[in-house]
Amino acid sequence: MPTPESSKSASADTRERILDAAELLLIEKGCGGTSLRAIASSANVNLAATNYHFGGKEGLFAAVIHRCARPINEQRLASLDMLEAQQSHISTREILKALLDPLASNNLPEHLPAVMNRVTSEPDENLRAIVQAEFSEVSSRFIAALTRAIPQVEEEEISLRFYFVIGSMLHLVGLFGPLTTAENDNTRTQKINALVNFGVAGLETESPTNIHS
Amino acid sequence: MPTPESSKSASADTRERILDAAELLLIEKGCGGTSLRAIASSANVNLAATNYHFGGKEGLFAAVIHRCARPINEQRLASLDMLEAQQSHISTREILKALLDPLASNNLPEHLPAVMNRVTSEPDENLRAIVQAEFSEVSSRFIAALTRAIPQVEEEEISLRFYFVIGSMLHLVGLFGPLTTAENDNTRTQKINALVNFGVAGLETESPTNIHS
DNA sequence: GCATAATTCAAACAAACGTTTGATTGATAT
DNA sequence: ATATCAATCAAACGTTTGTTTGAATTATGC
Repeated sequence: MPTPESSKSASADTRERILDAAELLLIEKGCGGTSLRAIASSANVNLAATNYHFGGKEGLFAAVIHRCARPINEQRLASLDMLEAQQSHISTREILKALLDPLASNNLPEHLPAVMNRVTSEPDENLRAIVQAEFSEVSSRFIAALTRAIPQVEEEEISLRFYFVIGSMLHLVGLFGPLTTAENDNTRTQKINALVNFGVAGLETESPTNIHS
Repeated sequence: MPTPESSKSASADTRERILDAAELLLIEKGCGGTSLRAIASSANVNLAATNYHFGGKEGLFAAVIHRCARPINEQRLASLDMLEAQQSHISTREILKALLDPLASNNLPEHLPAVMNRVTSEPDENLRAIVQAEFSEVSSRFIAALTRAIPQVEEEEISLRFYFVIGSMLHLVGLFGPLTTAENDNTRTQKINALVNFGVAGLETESPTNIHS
């Protein structure tokens, strides 16, 4: 029973052709709405190849998620590392830019935002667990940084507001089309900037202790 | 071919039993992940009843969406109507409370937030069109009110920030469990309040025209 | 009570699904 | 060249899917 899980040289492009096709179909039709037959047909590979290379449908989508989520989260953590190494106090804006600017970067897998948007709202618990695990380090690191940057707001409130920023981010990237053209690269950057502004203000606000009426 | 679409008296509770079961299963498993057999079995009705009463799977979920979305959107619009009738200038906070407070209300369908959360992230285009149509009046009315309340920010920017608030809202209600207990009613209210504070600050902030570095 | 329509029911339909099998081809190393 | 392993392939497996059918049951109007 040769289940490679990590092939070296021979026809490793079959794996990637499957991943590419699965990624596109995942964006359009969702995970449950995409059949292995549609993937195999779109990738011009045999139906059994998906099971051979990834062990099953779930393993395939897990691989898609990993391939998409890892580079952007590494870039986020690298940006935060750099900020924390260079300066003692980091602004809320700098932190949010480290979190969100990679979404407008063009040296990342291009459909990454759309994949994240789909996968974070999947009913399947296993897939949700995968994406949550993939995102947990980013989450805790950035919440810690924000807690230091905004000492006037308690940590629990910061966590909740960070959750709001993530929600806005996911909803925004759902607005991005699956294709990346040169012209809407500008509007992507503008929208990411708008989200940074929005998030900075929302994160830094002091909760009104007493509200009239 | 008697397809009622609007039954009067006789066993109208079959329709609602189907809707209740479909609603719960939709929350747990999503739309594509829920079979008509599971719904019929959970509702203790015959399999063919779902097709008889709703004409098909899509009609059934459309009915679920309508039943959930209409009351909360009517309450939102009613609150906004009342505000606009009573005072000439309405604050951002009042508008956001009209939009978001119904989510913590307990005289509304209890799984409403969870249903909205699932349905807004469905890949199926027809279902997305339904929920978008159901939400379009709320969207335009509230954006208009916010544009009046925050004249220092241009309308296009307001629309985008409103979109962020909706994203935060959807992500937040995904955090709410499907069950409504008395104890977490309080935390729901607190979280909705936190979202209102977050949204007010984010909406009202003035975009920095020049950012250092 | 009787005719008529509305509703429920068991059963079956074809289609699509994920997965498995066993043979076949390709490459690799001895 | 030959043995060995990796990879691809056509074909079939058994389930599950949404939908349809036609008879049986229930309610409704007169």
